[in-house]
Amino acid sequence: MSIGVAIGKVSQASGVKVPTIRYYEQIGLLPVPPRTDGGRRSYDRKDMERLTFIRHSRELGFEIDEIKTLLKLQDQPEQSCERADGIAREHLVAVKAKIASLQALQHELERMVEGCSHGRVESCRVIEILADHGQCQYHGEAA
Amino acid sequence: MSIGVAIGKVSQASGVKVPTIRYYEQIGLLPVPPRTDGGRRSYDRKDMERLTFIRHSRELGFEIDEIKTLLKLQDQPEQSCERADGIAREHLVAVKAKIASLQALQHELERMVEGCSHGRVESCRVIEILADHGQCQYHGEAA
DNA sequence: CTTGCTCCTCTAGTCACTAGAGAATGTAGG
DNA sequence: CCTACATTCTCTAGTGACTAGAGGAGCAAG
Repeated sequence: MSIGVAIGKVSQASGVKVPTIRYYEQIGLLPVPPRTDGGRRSYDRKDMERLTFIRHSRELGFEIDEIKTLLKLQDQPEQSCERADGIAREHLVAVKAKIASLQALQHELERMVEGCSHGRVESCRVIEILADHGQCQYHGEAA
Repeated sequence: MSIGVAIGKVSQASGVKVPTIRYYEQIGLLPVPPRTDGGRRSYDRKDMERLTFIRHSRELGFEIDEIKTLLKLQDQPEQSCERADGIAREHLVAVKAKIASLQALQHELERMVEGCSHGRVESCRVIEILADHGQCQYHGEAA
């Protein structure tokens, strides 16, 4: 039985800011926690994991709605294998697409940085490529 | 002396939507253009180039403030391009980290989907993978 | 001269936060 | 036990980078 953890501690541990945690509660991404006698939110280890997961997923470019689905997938692994499979498959497709897009972006950025001879803006490859769309190989969308 | 181009044409040519062009003018990213007798914005070739530059930079994940810096650099070709190079380099680092993390997620999703197809209701480790700091290489902020 | 397109300004909405005000609660020192 | 200070509470409003819609005016073709 763990004693409840205050929002500040959870914030520090998860890397999610305090107001953001309250915001997540508000939009239903995080379960409503019990309160202390004084009316303060009291979290447990599971909430902490959930928050770290959320933060990480956000950093990877997932939208809140996608994270909700992903969390549901975690919450009911025994329910319907088919359904879980479908959700996982969908996300797999999205993740693969995201990786492909980011790799294209990576190559383009590498091309820019490598081509830059560190001289003057006049002959800077970075500026040049940005200005001329024809020189660019990147046409996807980034997360 | 070129005859002014209407906002719709510039939009089509640059791939930036009409309201977005007006928005860019509002925030000072695009110079205020002259108007026709009827009060319509009239652009020239330079504006078009600038817009293409902006769109391209946005697609590559640069923020408006960064684009402002890049545009200022472009306007002074004599200067060193160190700053432009730095901005691009920073992005490259962030993008690489993101790809690594997404690949970890991809493997985990693949593992889940495979487990399902074999009839096993495997416990989902998506959260474990994404929530555990130790397993993750990505600690930067999203582009 | 009317039809229909483009353009104008303006306000408000989106997403995912972030900042600040003003009040209450919790805690460590004296 | 009292004070000082940190933390938390709720609430409203602001941010970035757009996007959508209302209501009206300009313009080119038939």
